[in-house]
Amino acid sequence: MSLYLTTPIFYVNAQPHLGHAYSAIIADTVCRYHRLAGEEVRFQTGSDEHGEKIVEAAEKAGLATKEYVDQISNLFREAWPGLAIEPDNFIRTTDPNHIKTVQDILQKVYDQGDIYFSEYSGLYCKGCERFLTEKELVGGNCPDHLTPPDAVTEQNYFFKMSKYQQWLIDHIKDNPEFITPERYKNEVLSFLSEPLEDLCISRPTSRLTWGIALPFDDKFVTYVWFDALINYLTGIGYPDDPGFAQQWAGAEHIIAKDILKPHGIFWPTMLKAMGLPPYRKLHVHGYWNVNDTKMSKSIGNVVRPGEMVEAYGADTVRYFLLREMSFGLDSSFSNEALVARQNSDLANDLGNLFSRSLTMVGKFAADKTPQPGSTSEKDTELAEAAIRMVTEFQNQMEQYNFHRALQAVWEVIGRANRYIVENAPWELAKDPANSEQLATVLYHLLESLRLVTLCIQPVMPETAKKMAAALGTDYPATFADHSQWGLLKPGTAITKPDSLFPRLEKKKKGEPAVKEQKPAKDKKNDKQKESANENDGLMNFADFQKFDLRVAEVVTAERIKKSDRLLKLTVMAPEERTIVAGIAEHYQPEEMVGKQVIIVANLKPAKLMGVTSQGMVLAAKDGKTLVLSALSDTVPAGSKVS
RNA sequence: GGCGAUGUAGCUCAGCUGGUUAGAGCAUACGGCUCAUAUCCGUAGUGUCCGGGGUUCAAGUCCCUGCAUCGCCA
Repeated sequence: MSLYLTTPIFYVNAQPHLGHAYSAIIADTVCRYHRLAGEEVRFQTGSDEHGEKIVEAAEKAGLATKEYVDQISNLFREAWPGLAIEPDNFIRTTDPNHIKTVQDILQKVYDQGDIYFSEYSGLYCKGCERFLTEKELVGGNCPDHLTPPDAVTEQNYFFKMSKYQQWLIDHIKDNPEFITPERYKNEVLSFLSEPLEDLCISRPTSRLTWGIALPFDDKFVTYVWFDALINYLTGIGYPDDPGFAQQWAGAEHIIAKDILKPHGIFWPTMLKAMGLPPYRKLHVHGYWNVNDTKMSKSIGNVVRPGEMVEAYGADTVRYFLLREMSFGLDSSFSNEALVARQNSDLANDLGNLFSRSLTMVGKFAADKTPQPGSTSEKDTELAEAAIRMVTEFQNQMEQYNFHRALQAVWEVIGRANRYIVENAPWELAKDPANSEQLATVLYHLLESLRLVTLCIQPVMPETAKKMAAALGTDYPATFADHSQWGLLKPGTAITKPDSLFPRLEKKKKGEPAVKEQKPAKDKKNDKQKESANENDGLMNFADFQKFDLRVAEVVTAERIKKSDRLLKLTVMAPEERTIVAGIAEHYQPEEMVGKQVIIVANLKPAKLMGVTSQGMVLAAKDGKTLVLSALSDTVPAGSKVS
């Protein structure tokens, strides 16, 4: 079995971001995994460089189009090594051989009658680079770009996509794993349940010249998707390379959900028309949000791969992205979440386990892999768990369940930590009579770590390298050669390296490692992180801004049982909140309803008498008198107070 | 509007074809150890399994319905 795995070729109208990096990291990890499994693997990525939007972006940047695409393409190419992403080929759609292949294919499909010339009139949106239907419009505008489309009548070339619709439906149904995860297969099938329109595959040169000329009509260039998808073929030498057919048989694509339609529908029908078999599988992943907000340039919260690498290093980023997202679903990125993973999973669990194990080998076994003796039940348990881990890891990786695969590894890491406490090697070391048992325990730890190294290798290649070197064993090359128990040779020198992963301090004064530019509306929260360092009793304005004071309207109020001081209030501010207020001695529940009060809305929720309070009501107190804050007039619930 | 998905502990999620007291990690509290990166181990929890009906001896798990969120399509 061989695998030919691709990322999308990235559109060079913008710089690389987290989403691109995720696609590429998955592809790289899967490739490394399959190499470990002993398969032949080819990994391709690249850049997509034609189309109207590129021309616009170049103009905006004040560069010649070619110059512009060269630059951005390079940004992509250069982003990957830092993340330990090592493609075998980086293809560009402006490569001469790609252009030639696209033209050959067009000619062939044209000659066989699957491309025809026709007139089309419709509403064209430049931003979308496509025609919109009447129903799509919102108030006469494109729903995405909010600009009115142009009424255009054009003659164009069309690809007879509809001709292959039924074939595609059958193929998807006959091959349940063709598009995964299932939700995306269903999406494609649901789209195919309606009649397909033929695909317009040309753009008149009067409008666009930055594209591949149609070989049979030089007044047109090729529509960017028809051009771009073919990269998957040109990248492995279609049509002349003798190895092509064999490589293509193992073709699998990784994409993000936004380009499902071109890959799930255009591409298989195109391949069919060319007389080629469809790709083997399409793996569709979700989006990374940033702090639960959609990542977008206009919001300004785009996460750049380069910054992440600089802040955390390739292995941590790779681990985080694979561990945190379940493949196919959306997930949220935040520096807090990443630091939490780094500290708990990488530093405390794996890093510390590795460190304490090697230190003990140093202290109690003179830095050499000890010779194990007879084993107890506990020893066998650990060994069996480690062996099982390797199988489980493989099962989950095969299904693109990266987070579960890693979970399986961390289960063994946890078990090993427990094993240490249960056996207390430092106690065994006190009595020479226990030396055999001590050696056995240490050996079992080292072996477990070796198997952990094997599994994490595809995900964290740099860490695996360090660990293998420290254990005095080979960098794992295949599962077949490394997944048995007991491969470490007694007597081998062990060399403890520096910490694998440092603990990261969240509350350090320095800037957060990767700057998160939050949407403007969230600025207030952002500033919470700045600490009021100098304590001169005065706060600056920025500190004051941390308070989210709002007007809240009380909707319901009731006494909290067993407390004579607390009232449980439901307020609108403007969303519904529960607030527990210590005012029961001064106000009756009935008289609270309908009152407007001022609350602190961003107080950490706290449980009072079993009720979670999401805020605090402001009141003035003088001795035994307590008076609620109030406004001199009525305002809408939720109004800001400042 | 049509189709589909999702809604489980403070947070992120597991819970396959219905079957014993609903789980894991993180966070929290308390206790223990000292080999270790102030790490690790143990203990303690809290859940109207979105709401409402129904099928069943038995439902988080099946059916109907409502609500919320999201996706695709129109």
